[in-house]
Amino acid sequence: MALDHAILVSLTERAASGYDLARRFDASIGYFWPASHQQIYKVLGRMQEAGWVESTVHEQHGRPDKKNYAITAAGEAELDRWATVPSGREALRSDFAVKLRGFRDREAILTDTRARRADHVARLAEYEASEKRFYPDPSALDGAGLGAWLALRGGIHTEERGIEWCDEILTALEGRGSR
Amino acid sequence: MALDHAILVSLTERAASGYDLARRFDASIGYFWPASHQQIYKVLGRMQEAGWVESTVHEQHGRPDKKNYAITAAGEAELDRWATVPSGREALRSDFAVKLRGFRDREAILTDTRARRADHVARLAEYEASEKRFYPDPSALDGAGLGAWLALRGGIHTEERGIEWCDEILTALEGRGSR
DNA sequence: TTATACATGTAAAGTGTTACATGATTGG
DNA sequence: CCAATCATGTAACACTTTACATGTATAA
Repeated sequence: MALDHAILVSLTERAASGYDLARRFDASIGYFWPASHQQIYKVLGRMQEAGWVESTVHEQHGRPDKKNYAITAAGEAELDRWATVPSGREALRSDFAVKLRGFRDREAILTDTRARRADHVARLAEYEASEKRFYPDPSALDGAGLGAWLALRGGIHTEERGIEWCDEILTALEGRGSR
Repeated sequence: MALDHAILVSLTERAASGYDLARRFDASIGYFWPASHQQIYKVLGRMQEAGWVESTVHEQHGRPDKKNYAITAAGEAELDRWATVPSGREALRSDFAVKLRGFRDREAILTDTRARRADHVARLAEYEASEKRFYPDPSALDGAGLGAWLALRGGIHTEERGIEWCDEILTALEGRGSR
C-alpha cells in the first residue's frame, strides 16, 4: 500500500493530475518509489473512493479533460496514521548481487559491473545537481524542505556506496586470471 | 524471473529440497533476494517442467517424502544466458524514504529512524561475522567463493551507508525544534 | 514527417504476500 | 504440554509490469 502514501505525500506538496504525478514519479519522488502512469491512475481512483483525495475536472480544448487531485483531511489523517507505523526492514532484492554471487563468466560480470558503475555515477550527478539547486543551504531548512533534503541525501549515499562496491568488484576481478 | 535464477545459483552451489532452499533464502542468498517457501515450491515446479532442474524423491519414515532438486545442463545453460543480459538499474523503492520526505511528526520519524539504525547495526554484525567465518582470507579466493564474497561485501556496504544516513537524519532532526 | 508532450484510461500477465492445510518428531 | 523443526503444498489477494487504446498540438 505504499504507492498510496507516496502519492499522498506528493499531493501534500502540491495538488496535481495523474499525468503530473506520473512525471513527478519519473523524477523526484520516483527516485524512492517508482511508478507508472497506469498504476497511478488506478490508485487515484481507489483513493478517491476511499475519500483520501478529491478531484476537480478542468475542461480543455483540443485535449482530454484534466482531473486535478487534492489531498483531503481524511487523506492527511491517513498520512499521520501511517507515520506511526514502524517501517520494518527493507529487503535488498538485487538481481545484480545474485548474478555476482553465481558468476561463472568473468568478462560478463565485468561488463555488467562497469555499466552499473556508470549508472551510479550518472544518477549521483543528478542528485548532486538537485541538491545544489534546491537545497544550497541545508542548515536553513525546516518543515517540508528538511524531509525532502534528507531523502535526497539517502539517494546520494546509495549511489556513492554503489560506486564503491563496483570499484571493489572491479579491483578484485580485473587483477586476477580468468575463472 | 529473477527468483528462478537465484534458485538456480543456489542449486549450483549444492543440490537441495524446497525446504532446504527456503532455509537458505532465510539466510545467505536471501540477503539479496528474499523468498518464502510458498514461492520457492511454485518456481521449482515450473522450472522442472521447463527442464532446468530435476528431482529425486527420497522416502522418509514419519515425515513427508523429500524431493531433492539438482540443476540440469539446460539450467546451467540458462544461467549462462542470463549472465550476458545487462542487469539494468535497480530502483530504490523505499517506504522509509517516502515517509521521511513527507514527515510531519518529528518524533514519529525519529523513532522510525532509530529502529532502522538498530536493524542496520544488527545486520551489519551478521554480515561481518559471516565474512570473518567464511572468507578470512579474501585474497586467496577464486572461483565460486569470490563471487559470494563480493556479494557479501555489497551487503556490508549497504548496511554501513544505511547507518551513516540514519546518523545524518538523527543529527539534523535532534538538533532542531519541533515541526 | 516524425517525435514529443499532453491527457486519460483498460486488460492481461507476471510476481509476491498472506492465509490455510496437514502431520510426525524432538527439545525444553 | 508447548513450541520449534521437518516437509510439502494450495488458494486468495495484492501489487507491478507490459501491452493495448485513443487523439490533438507543437517543435525539430
